[in-house]
Amino acid sequence: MNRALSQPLAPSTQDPTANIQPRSILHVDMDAFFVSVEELEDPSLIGKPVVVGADPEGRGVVAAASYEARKYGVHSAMPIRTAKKLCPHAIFLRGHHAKYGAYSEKIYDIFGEFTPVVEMVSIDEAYLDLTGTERLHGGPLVAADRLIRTVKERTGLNCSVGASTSHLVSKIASDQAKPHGLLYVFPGCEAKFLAPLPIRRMPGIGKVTEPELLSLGIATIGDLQTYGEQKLRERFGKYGEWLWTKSRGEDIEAYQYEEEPKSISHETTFDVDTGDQEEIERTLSYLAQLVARRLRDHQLFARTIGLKLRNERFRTITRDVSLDEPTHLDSVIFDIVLRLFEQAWKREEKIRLVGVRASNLEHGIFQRNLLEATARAKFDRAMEAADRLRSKFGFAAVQLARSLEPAKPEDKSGPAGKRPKTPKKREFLGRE
DNA sequence: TCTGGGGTCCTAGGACCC
DNA sequence: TCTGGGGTCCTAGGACCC
Repeated sequence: MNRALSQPLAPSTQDPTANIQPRSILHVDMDAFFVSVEELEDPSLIGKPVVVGADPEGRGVVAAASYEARKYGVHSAMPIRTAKKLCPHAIFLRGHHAKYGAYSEKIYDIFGEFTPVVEMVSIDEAYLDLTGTERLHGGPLVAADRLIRTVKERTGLNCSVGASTSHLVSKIASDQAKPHGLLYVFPGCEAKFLAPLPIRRMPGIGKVTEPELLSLGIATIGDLQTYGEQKLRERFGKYGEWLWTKSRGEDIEAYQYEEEPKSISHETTFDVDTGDQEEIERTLSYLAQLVARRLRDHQLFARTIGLKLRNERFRTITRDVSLDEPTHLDSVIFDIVLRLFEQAWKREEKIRLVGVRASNLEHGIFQRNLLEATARAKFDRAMEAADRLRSKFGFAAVQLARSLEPAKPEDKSGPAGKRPKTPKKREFLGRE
């Protein structure tokens, strides 16, 4: 069985400073972030059940729910139709991602006033390393308290903070502190703090691993601690070592520097499962263009291009192919995914989702010969021009011919095929 | 309950090379 | 010739996170 190890495995003992001074790590998590921003913009929402997410009649999920809505069992990642059933009188909003991003930047700036070592792990969540700032801020409790007040004063938003010697313990502590709370775990008390908590509270244990651990009689993090390193490793391999280390709150993690993306992907779920080849190919063309555009924005080239398909039974397959020459071109990416699609698609099955992915990303341009280089340079200039037009007039302004929907005979609005038609736009992206 | 979209990381098998 | 062992790359799938 595969499991993600989202954190490095390095044991604490390898850090030479580990025993000199305990680190002081804060985890700051905004309370019901998307909903709170909406409430700032429209105070009439305060105190009401509010759900931010996809169209409540459609196939999306909940991105965020107000505490009022949570009382009805609504939570993020839940199918939005289920939320509608549980709480029909809730106010359903599509959300404004750009606005959330702007608030996120404000918060990030505030964090930066407390320490230069800030690691934003998502739009509404960050780790702050306060080690060595005691003279400036006092102890972690004092600093955390001031942080919460400052964020509230300057943005109107509430947050919760966990403080301890490790990332994981602080993360769990901030979760325990919610909403609008502060929880400090004293150095040396990490394992004792974690012991009574159910295993599911540990980030990295999900809906698959939880039942597996339960079947072994492991229900709390304390059970993990007593189960033993050897047995965990035998049963779970590398992941078992990770569980063992984390269960005692012993992790020492390096600051994760801002990195380049390792992959870039776009995918979309059709409103209705489809077997319409034209529609699927048009969508693939559109997604290929989105991916290519972002590669160029990052000045990256992809060595591997992938296709993702999900059928009506929710079965997902992926197909990858690696190239001799890395690319960032719409047409090359589209040709590849089209070929992969034709090979992979069984015509009798309807498609629920298609996706296009670029991975194995590189910087350089690799050219085989001068002729190709000249052709490439020409093409690059054309793509740059296209990207400029798109920035100015929107993505739909410049499209590969394949993603243009043929005009219907009764369509008198313009020349055939000239109206760019992109797949139904989903306004919403991501969740808290 | 009928399940989004954008990511990261891990595992495992097979090809291929020395 | 009936068969090793290590390393790397590629592909597919899946767990998990927000």
